[in-house]
Amino acid sequence: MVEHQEKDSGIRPVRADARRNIETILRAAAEVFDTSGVEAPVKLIADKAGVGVGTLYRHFPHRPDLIKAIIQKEVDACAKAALDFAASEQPVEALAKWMQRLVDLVATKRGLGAALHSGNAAYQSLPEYVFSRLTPVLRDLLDAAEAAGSIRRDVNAKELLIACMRVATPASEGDIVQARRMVALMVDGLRFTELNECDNEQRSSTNAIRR
Amino acid sequence: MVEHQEKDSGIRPVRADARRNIETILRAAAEVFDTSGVEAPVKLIADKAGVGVGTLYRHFPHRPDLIKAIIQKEVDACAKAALDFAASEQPVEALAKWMQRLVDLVATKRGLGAALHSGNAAYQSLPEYVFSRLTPVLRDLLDAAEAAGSIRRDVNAKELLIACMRVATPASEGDIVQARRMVALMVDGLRFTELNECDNEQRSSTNAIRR
DNA sequence: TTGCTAAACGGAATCGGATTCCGTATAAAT
DNA sequence: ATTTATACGGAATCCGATTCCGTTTAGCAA
Repeated sequence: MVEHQEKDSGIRPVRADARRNIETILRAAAEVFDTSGVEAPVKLIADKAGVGVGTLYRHFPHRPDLIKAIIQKEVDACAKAALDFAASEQPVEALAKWMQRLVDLVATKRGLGAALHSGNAAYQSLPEYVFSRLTPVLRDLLDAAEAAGSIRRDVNAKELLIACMRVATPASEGDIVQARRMVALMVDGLRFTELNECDNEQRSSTNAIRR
Repeated sequence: MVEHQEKDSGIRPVRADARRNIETILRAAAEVFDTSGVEAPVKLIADKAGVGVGTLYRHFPHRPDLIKAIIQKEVDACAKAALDFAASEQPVEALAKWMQRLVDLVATKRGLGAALHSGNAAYQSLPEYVFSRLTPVLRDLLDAAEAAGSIRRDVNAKELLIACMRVATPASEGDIVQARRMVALMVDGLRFTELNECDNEQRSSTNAIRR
């Protein structure tokens, strides 16, 4: 769905009006999501785009398809940011800064977090994409910090990623500042060792596993 | 709503059939929530209770009223558990253990977490109750650990509570073990100090505020 | 026991929003 | 200019939530 290019077989390309509508819908959806959250009625988006609901459903059969299309760019940008941090900072600092960048991503894109953790089967593809894109990035940052001896070696990247994205998900309550503090707290947890020596085991409250 | 006792004025007491129905509905709802999550259709609950939807709505006008009634006992039990830990453990250990107890609470009661963080205005009363009950408990545990010099002094209890409950909220993904590890990580974050000395400021990735 | 009445009951009716369906319109290939 | 696969719009349908109201009943008093 939403193929902008024809396959190299003899299939027709996407019609111009369709391509135009897809763009319009995406723009409208981004606006509506920002204003009313991801749970906003589909009709609202269709109306704002000046399009029938049928047209919207043709291009985005499931709501997550729409969200994913909007989020994709942001997620990619966040992934890229890791390279910059890694190049210009000490490993732990790069890690800490990227985690905050992650908070920005989740907190800014209203509903990304909610959609991500909804557990709804229809929303499968969204977490799949986000996690597959970001987990390796975090893994690399962790590896570097571990190699530098700055953090412990027993953390599962995806697990940490999920936890941080949850903490960062905005609610009626806490603003982004709270999310920042709590994510920073987790990074500090990575740096904590009983006697400030890494690689000791027998830790009272942890039993983490890598990968 | 759901007043089991008459007020001391001359108001009539709740009728026996009503009281009976309320009990039946609560039992049915608990079952359905466990089986199908908090978003299960109201009709399902009414049917299982052998009651019309009208009756259900009479006693529980909003879904959170139902959830709250079910959860309340569990939350209270969790709050009480803190006293036991505080009595029998070192402060940090009491803190760590209670946090894990909290994970149990959220992870076990399917949908408590989801309902808690939904942000839906209709669900207001639930987070209000949960946080008002648990925040002081956590605050006490933190105070004790701080007094013992085991953790830093700059953490906001409610903020930490929210973050942990979010991390512990079960999803399609991570099981309870992951939640445990991540919450333990946050506790470790509390114990972390740049050079393992508490009360130093100028920390790279934190800027917490108390209360 | 027998009314009497306020409270409670059940479920039909109503109200959205989501999703599907299909007759009409049109881009683009010939 | 003709053809036809695509795409379009929005009416129709579906489904769960919520309301409404005629009927039933618990509890009180005579």
